[in-house]
Amino acid sequence: MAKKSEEPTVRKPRADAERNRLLLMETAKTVFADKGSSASLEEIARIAGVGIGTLYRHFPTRDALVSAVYRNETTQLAAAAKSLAETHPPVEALRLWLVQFVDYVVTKHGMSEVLDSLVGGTSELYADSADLIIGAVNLLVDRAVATGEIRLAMDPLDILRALAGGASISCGPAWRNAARQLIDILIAGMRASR
Amino acid sequence: MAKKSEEPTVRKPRADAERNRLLLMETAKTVFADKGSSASLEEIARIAGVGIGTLYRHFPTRDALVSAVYRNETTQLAAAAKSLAETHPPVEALRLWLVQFVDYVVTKHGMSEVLDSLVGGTSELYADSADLIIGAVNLLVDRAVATGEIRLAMDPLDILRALAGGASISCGPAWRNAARQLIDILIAGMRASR
DNA sequence: ATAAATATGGAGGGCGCCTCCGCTTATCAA
DNA sequence: TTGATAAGCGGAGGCGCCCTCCATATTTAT
Repeated sequence: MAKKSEEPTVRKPRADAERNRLLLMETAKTVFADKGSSASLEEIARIAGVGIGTLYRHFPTRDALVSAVYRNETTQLAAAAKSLAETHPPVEALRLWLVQFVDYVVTKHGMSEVLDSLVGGTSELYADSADLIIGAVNLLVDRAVATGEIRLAMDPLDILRALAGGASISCGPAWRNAARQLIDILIAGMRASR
Repeated sequence: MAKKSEEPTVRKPRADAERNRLLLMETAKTVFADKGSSASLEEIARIAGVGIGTLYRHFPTRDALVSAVYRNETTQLAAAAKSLAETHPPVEALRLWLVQFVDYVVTKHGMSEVLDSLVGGTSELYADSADLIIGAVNLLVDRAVATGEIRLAMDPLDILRALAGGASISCGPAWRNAARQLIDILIAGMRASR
């Protein structure tokens, strides 16, 4: 589809553009942390000191901005899965990662919407972030299933949906604890043989 | 607080007002079903054929309208808990009710936001609806715990949060199935002794 | 029939979304 | 260095939604 074999007129990308892009992401990050990811885009542009048009040029949709802002977190989460898998027994690794997943969602306060879309999977923008998360959870679940310690007859993603969804309702640290309990019950339920 | 002993000037409530109230609720119900409970209030007023001012007179906040629209459903859900408790063994009754809970949330498509606020408990508007749901789930859980068949170290409401939250992310019939599996795992997890 | 209470509707001010396009600026080639 | 030109900038403008306010219309009670 993409005709890469076009004339490779390689003009160096403009420095000011890249500067603004970073500035906007940084500003958005703090504003989202304050007011959730439904904060006004015009306000973000205002605070960043750029025109609204510039914001839209760099991030054509709200999702594009949100996903860019939280890509770091997603990446870290995926990395954590790998490292936990290497240092803990399968089921424990899974449990710890789920806890960490919830912690991210709760503390980032605004990340839940990301995960909503991410895990809801409507937007193309989240495709790569989604892949990271999906890969992470699958890695851990597969490993635990392989040992025969647990069995799971559903898409692991749906467990994340429940965990993230709970956070988006009961936003705040309260969900942290509730989710931990929930995770324990889920693990126990997956352990139980029929 | 309420000084009921005021002059009981009992003027019959105006008929047109009550008519409009009902009309608005009915209209809102269908619009919410289509577009979720974040649909435009002006559109609802427009479709109902009344002025926007009239809508706001009857329902000062969006929540007031939403909660009025879904009060029926809430009531039915609470009634179902009672009847299931009378006709099924404790754990099975709980399971069936959770399934029904999810079905409501999914099919009403827009009810999830109600439950968000309801179970999130920020708004006073939802107080009585919330009480109904809380009462229902507590009834069923307490019964099952009393027989010693399950144990539960968390607020049952948090289970509903997870179930409803999942629906608000993965809105659609897909969640129906996922939630069923989730419920089975949860029940199994609650059954497992330590 | 008339007064008093009640309800109506929509204009208006505010805000956020997003597009469009004339102007500015950075890059590159000569 | 100096144009030429692609790339980027910004904000005005159109639209829709939120919510308030109040002059007008309708209903009830006397």
